[in-house]
Amino acid sequence: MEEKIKVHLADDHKILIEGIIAVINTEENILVEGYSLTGKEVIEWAQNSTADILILDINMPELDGIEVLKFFKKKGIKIKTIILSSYDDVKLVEEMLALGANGYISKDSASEHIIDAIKAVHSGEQFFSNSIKDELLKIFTGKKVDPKKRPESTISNLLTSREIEVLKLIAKEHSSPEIAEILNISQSTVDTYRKNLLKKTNVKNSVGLAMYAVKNKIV
Amino acid sequence: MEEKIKVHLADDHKILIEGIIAVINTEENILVEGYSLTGKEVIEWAQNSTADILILDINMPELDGIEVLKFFKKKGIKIKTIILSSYDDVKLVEEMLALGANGYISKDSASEHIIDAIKAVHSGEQFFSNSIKDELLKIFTGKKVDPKKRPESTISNLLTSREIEVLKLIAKEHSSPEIAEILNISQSTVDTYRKNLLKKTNVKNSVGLAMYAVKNKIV
DNA sequence: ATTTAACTCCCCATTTATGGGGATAAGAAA
DNA sequence: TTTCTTATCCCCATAAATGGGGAGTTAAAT
Repeated sequence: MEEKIKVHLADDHKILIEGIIAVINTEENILVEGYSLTGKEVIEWAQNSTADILILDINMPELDGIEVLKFFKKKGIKIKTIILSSYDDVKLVEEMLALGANGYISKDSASEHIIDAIKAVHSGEQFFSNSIKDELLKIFTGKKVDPKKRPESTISNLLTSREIEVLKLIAKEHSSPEIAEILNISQSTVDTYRKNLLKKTNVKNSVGLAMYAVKNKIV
Repeated sequence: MEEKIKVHLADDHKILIEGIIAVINTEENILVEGYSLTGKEVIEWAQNSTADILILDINMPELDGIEVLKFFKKKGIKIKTIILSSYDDVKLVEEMLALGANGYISKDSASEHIIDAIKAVHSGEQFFSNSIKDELLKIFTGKKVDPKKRPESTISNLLTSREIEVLKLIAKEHSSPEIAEILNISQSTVDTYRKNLLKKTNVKNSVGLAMYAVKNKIV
């Protein structure tokens, strides 16, 4: 009998976590080794992990999945990661892959797909939800593009990652002093980001920034 | 041996559905009779249902939980309903209760709370997440209210028509001086409306007001 | 007839946000 | 190597928003 695949879960909704555990427990060869409810917990856990696979929600308060992946990349931590997302956003998929994610499944998909994804990623493959594949198809059939050189003006192209972080916090009703504290930078810096955001997005004020964030599904 | 409690689930995330099913299946006396992935499906299902309890997500695309409850109320459909929500919003709870919901649990809570909630609601009680209770406590200790005559809090009930006008303009990125000119009133008056809006909607700042306007489809 | 709600306006003070300028260090790109 | 981007910080000043208080008029409701 071979070793079980050890999986770690990260999502801020405990119900979802326990649900996934229940689903995975129906599978002989997979074991949920533990879970994290915040991005910070994931990072702490990752320092000393022996798990094979991390299933990571992108929407978590404060430190979200993107930040977690960035941290992994920066620190050279190599954990096979499957992204668990609420919506099918191709741009997000691209960003995740660039950050080293190995799979991307939508919360809309059936739960057995999680099992499939875990097995696929564990054996070295990549895995994507059908819904994501459809989205990709739409794009690559609609406009035949050369995937090699596709610059375009996506949000993540217009705004830097730090700017997006600040934007998220603005949209969550945080003031500049608060944002400075959360991100551990000075207020001046936050103000600079606000200025840049206003210029780049071409809106009038913080409300405009929040609306921009909503439109572009940043929040 | 008594009858099992029949439960129907409604959430647009299939993984969460299957997770909850897995959790509920550990309980002898409760049976998941079926599930719906959209608001429309819930309404169709409700016309001809024999289930005891509906667990309803508020965040669903197109027809959300609120609309579903409104439909029930209008048509006189009586199904014991437990709201499943991503965040703890007291105003939302009030609205839900006014619309006839019997319980409100947060997705952050542990999964066994679902079982508790189902049992409580089935036996005629109401059920709330601890996190929600805390939120409620905060408010009801601040202002002592008579629960008997607490009129339902819909937006058009909570906010006056003038306040809604101002709110719309705020959400359209207008500043107070601009709003004053548009509405032909003094800036002081606009400021007063801002204060009242902040109090009534219980948000922190203009961004919060804009988000509130989005959520309540005022813009 | 009296209370209540809505709309209007003002004073005060403090905190935030906006808008202009400039600056430095690290790292990537050319 | 030099240039450009990103992220970080600072100065200055003004405009806007927030938070507390009070107060008048009108119209509807009790």
